[in-house]
Amino acid sequence: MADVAREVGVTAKTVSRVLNDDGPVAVETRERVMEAVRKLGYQPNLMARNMRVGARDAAIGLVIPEMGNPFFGTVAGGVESVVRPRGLTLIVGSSSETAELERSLVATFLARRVSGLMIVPSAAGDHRYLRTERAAGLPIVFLDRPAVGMAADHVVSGNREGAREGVAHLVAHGHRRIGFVGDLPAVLYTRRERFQGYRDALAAAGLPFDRALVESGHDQEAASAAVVRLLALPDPPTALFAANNFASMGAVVALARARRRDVALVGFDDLPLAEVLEPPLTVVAQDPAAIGTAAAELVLSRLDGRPSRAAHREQIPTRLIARGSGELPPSR
Amino acid sequence: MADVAREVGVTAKTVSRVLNDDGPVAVETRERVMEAVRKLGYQPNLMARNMRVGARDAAIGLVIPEMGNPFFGTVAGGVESVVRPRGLTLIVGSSSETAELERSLVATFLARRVSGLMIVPSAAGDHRYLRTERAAGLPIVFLDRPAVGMAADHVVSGNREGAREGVAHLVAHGHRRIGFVGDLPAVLYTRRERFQGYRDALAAAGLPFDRALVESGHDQEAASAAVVRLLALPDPPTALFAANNFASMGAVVALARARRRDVALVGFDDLPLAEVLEPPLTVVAQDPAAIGTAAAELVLSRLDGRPSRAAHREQIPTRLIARGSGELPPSR
DNA sequence: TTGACACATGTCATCGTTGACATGCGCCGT
DNA sequence: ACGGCGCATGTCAACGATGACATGTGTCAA
Repeated sequence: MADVAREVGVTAKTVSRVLNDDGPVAVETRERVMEAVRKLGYQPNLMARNMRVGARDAAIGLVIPEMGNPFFGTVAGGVESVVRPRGLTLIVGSSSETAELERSLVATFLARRVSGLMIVPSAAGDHRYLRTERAAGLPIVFLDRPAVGMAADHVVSGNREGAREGVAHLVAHGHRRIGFVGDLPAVLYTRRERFQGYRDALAAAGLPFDRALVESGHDQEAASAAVVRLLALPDPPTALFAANNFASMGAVVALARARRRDVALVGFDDLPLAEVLEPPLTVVAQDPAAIGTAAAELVLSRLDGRPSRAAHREQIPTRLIARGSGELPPSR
Repeated sequence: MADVAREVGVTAKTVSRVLNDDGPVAVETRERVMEAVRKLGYQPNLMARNMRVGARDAAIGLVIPEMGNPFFGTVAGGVESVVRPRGLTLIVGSSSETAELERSLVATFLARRVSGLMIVPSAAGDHRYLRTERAAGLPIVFLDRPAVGMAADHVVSGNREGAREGVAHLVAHGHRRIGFVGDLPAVLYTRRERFQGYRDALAAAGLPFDRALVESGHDQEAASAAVVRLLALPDPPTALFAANNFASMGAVVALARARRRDVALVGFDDLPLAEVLEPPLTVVAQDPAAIGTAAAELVLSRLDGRPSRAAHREQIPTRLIARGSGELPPSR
């Protein structure tokens, strides 16, 4: 900036005035400044500016478990579509689903003085350490899963309701033994909720819950293996509910390999080529982009000063898409 | 920081020394400072620090066309896996494949004084405006496609070679009329290269090039429609080469809807459920994570001062994965 | 003619942090 | 006993920008 000022023969302050449309500047001076700016390729230093005006960094920190997973990618896209038009930059990091990485990412973001924090919390974490920041007015919103140990804004899918609807759909088509394939049980919020929805649907239909019909696996291969185990049971399920996209893919693969076209399947979360599978896959679709946009809007509204002590919870509804695999009748 | 200093009864400088392990500090003082830091929940202000030390922001700016596309999501994941261990933060923005957004994103990143710039360039852009920055020593690497109007480092897939291999595979299985379904022709680098590879393979086999067998569409639906047009030709192709993931999905869907299991298909870029499609999809797989990591490592090596005037080009090889759809014999 | 006022620009201090250099004190060797 | 050295800490300025306030000039009404 000093260079530009020297070039034009004015003070840095005047250049600043021109660039910020702040205070009166002679038309001719303005033009000469603009020209010098172009000539020297000057770009104001955002870091310095932010520091001076005491503002937080015009950025939003987003923590997701993995970038490669299209679900979270789409969530991130939703976030970006909302924050960018507001002039905010998106800073992203992936936690690999570990509490340590998540925490270190958050620390980095806080040190950068981001204007808002959006977190897809890792299973094992505890977010009490963020209380101070939240109390200090920093907008913090959790996505896909609520915070642990702290009441905070969060945006989640209608996991329990969606799972209930999906399983009820299978029940409505005559199934009485329905297998559940989900992520590892432990602590994952979405898995818990969807499992509850599964039990809700069974209970509503007066069907018994059979622990033997519940299998787990974290990735696609593990889910496949889980399905193989279920099908090998003495009294195997006639239908399966896959509680997430990897479980769905694993189930689809396992059934295809076993050439079992008679087992009904409903997956949680939609897949790209669902309609051309054999049979076409029935799913309970989430709306990841909507989760992102809703969460981002929540952050913005907090930024615009709607502090509100109370934690706001937003639930994005799911949508059952019947395509064939969920409408198969029981094979026995 | 001043607060911490006051709490302990020392100067800010001493606190700074403790936190940066810089210069000698009495053990006792160090401990008292650390305790005050904990007590007050103090976090050093990175913006101020960076400004003072005149360093660039410890961040890498990444521009991708869309976050929702798993290809670019995986690329971003690859980038992050390399830059994070180096203490660099990843700043991401999506250009929606438009030159304007791309440029405005780059401007934002430059104003933030990022340490490096990684760009998946939009089709219509011209990157001459980045010459100054590059000359000034800012590491700039282009991913998936080279820069336009400027020689710069870039990491791309072996598009032409991969496409040639894929099409040659179809030729080897007896096909003589092979349709090409790609993105809109215009200017997109990857489309051009893959198209060249297609022509290379035809030429190598002594097959004629027939313009009627080339169709385009930007998204999945358009690609589907393109395939429908190809199949409706008086002398239709017996095999198809789909030049990107959307084209592949569109082709798969179109063939499935038309119940045409006799048309051979090779897609460029792998798809999640490729193996369970009917028939299983043969693809020329790219390695998006490798593109990301290679590009990130290039940036880091430039950061470590391997300036080198010359632009470095890195090509990530593709891999043909035969699964069935590409090995179908011609139906006539 | 004078003073009030609008306008164009300048001066200075400051944001939070850290480099460069200064200070004060105790200890050691000669 | 004294110079010199090392340690612990302090002082000051500066990074690049802008807010608060000051200055200087021209215009116009009284």
